[in-house]
Amino acid sequence: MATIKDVAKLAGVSTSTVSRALSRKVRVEDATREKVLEAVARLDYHPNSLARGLRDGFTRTLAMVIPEITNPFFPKLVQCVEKRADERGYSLILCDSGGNPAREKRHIEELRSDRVDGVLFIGINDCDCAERIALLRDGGIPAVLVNRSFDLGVDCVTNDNRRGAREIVARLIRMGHRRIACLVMAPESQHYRQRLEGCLQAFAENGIDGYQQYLVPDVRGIDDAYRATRRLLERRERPTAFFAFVDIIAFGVYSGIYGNGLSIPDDVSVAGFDDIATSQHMSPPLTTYKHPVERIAETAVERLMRRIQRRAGAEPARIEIRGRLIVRPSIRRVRECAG
Amino acid sequence: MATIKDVAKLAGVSTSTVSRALSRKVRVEDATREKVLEAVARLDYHPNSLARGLRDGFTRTLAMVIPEITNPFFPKLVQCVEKRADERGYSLILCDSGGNPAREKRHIEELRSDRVDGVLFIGINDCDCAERIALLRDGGIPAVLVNRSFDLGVDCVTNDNRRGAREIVARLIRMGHRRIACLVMAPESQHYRQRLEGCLQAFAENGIDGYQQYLVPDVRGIDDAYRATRRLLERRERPTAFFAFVDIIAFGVYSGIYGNGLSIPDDVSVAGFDDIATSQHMSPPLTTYKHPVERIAETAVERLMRRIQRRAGAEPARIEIRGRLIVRPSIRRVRECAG
DNA sequence: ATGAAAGCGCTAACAT
DNA sequence: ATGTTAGCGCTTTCAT
Repeated sequence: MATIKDVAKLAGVSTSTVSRALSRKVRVEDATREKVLEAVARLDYHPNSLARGLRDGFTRTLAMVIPEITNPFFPKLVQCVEKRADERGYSLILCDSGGNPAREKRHIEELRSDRVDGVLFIGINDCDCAERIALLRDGGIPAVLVNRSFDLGVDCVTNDNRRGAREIVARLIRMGHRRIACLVMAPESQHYRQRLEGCLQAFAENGIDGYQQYLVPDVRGIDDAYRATRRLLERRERPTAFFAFVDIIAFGVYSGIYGNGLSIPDDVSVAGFDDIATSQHMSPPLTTYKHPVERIAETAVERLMRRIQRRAGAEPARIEIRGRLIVRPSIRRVRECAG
Repeated sequence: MATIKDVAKLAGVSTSTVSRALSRKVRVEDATREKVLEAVARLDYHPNSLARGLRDGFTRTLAMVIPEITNPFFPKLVQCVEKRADERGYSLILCDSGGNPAREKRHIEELRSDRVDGVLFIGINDCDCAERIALLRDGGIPAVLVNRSFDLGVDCVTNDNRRGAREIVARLIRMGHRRIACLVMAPESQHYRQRLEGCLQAFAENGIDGYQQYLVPDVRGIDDAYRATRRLLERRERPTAFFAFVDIIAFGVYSGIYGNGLSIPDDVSVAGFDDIATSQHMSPPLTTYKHPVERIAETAVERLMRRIQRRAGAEPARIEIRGRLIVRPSIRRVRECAG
């Protein structure tokens, strides 16, 4: 591995000149730069970013801490973040907590040694967020909280859960649905609480009541969703529509409906939330509310970079990015007789 | 940020003693270690891994270059690799090529500056592999080729595509299927070529011919699969079974079959390959051949670590890890009349 | 415009 | 067992 000294020697200049010629921030004689560049090429020189980082305090590395890359919601987000980071010359360290809060904590502590310039944090549990962010602050590492919005002294970038859920439910109501089953997931999470609020708002605005009996509060996985769906469909007055609080959960709803010998959307309508990659390829394609991961990634990286460069207003921003309703064939107007 | 000097001063010892007390490789008086540890705690000291890396030549960072994290095959693999790396005290830099060979190349070149200790490489195109691996070798970076097996002077870790495809097709044949549609994906890729070979072997061993007319060679996406399926089902002698060369493609097959008003598995059987997370939750759950990503990840990381530590036999290993058939309700014995 | 030299934080000889 | 010192490769004053 050639070092800057080798380049300097071959080019017949000092190491500082090589450094300057390469950094292009300082004026260097054209002829000198030529010589340096030629030596660089000849020696196949690649600057050592560790040495650079040690010297100037920037590693040009970001870390992203996520609950589980196997949750189909995250791959796109990670991809977009990596792309945005890369565009700015940054590498991305991926810290997958594997759903384990203890590992999440360890990851954060290890990041203090890794000297990353900043961290994009998506926690497993809301209740641990404050501690994790505090840990990063103690380490002097700028952080952005993604997909959650708390008053923790850091920038937050999330989506519009309330509005989205409200739009979904309002749309179903407008199609004549009255018995709408809401599969809520984890009620202790801000995300799902906000989505629930959106649902309730839609019900209230449209004067629908009795929705409580179709509200399942703790649907944590696809199998839960399957069972809940089967159970709901066995009722005398079965729901005519299902709103799964995340698209993944809709898988279980689909199985449950098909398992009961019913069809989508003729017998039952189904909607999800997030618009993960597979949703458009389900049979039938799933109506959902797009979680704007591209813009969330872009915004989060942009905010983080500002913090790293110590500009950005003092007060942390809490940014909410709008998604949009995506109507696909999984929902239809309720049949009169079924009303 | 406290440095080792601060710790040394507070503990009343030299920096080397601090270093030794922390590295636990060298004997240090218990009392001394105590003092050091206390100072570390008091100052909330976290060693600077850049400085360490610059000094001893190991960054304790691996990189993984993958075609696209949004391809549902990769998240589990990435997760497993990250976990194995983490267990060894290594961080993982994720380089997502976004399906773009030019970006893949740039990533690899940038890794030469990042001074990662090793790279797990999964290329977009087989034909670029040799060049990418050569680039890493020039940079003196140990590499392992994952999911592909070429004679490139590096360890390769893959699965058993031939055997898997053969088992799938043999199983379908044993269930009475004769007209089996094989959706081949990209024929220029080793992966799919091997799977194709497995199919042909199964057909040959069982004396089935005429399979060529049900072989679609270039099904690159879910939409392709949908169209191919619709087309095949419109034939007079339509296939009784579909073998999608990757599970993702089975999404398109399912839509195509349902779009034709047929049912799975009563009218048509469907099998995939890989066993991605969603396969078990499709309606009906998909029969497939498990791609052993956990063991591939484990093996690949283990081989890479050996290379990093400069042990491991001189000749590069080409390891093939066996998967296994996973039978789910998407296939059934062909009905007599349909035979 | 270029060179000399210091130093980022750490570890590993080398000395004691 | 512990301290002293050099140096990893780079950038950045400070001179010239």
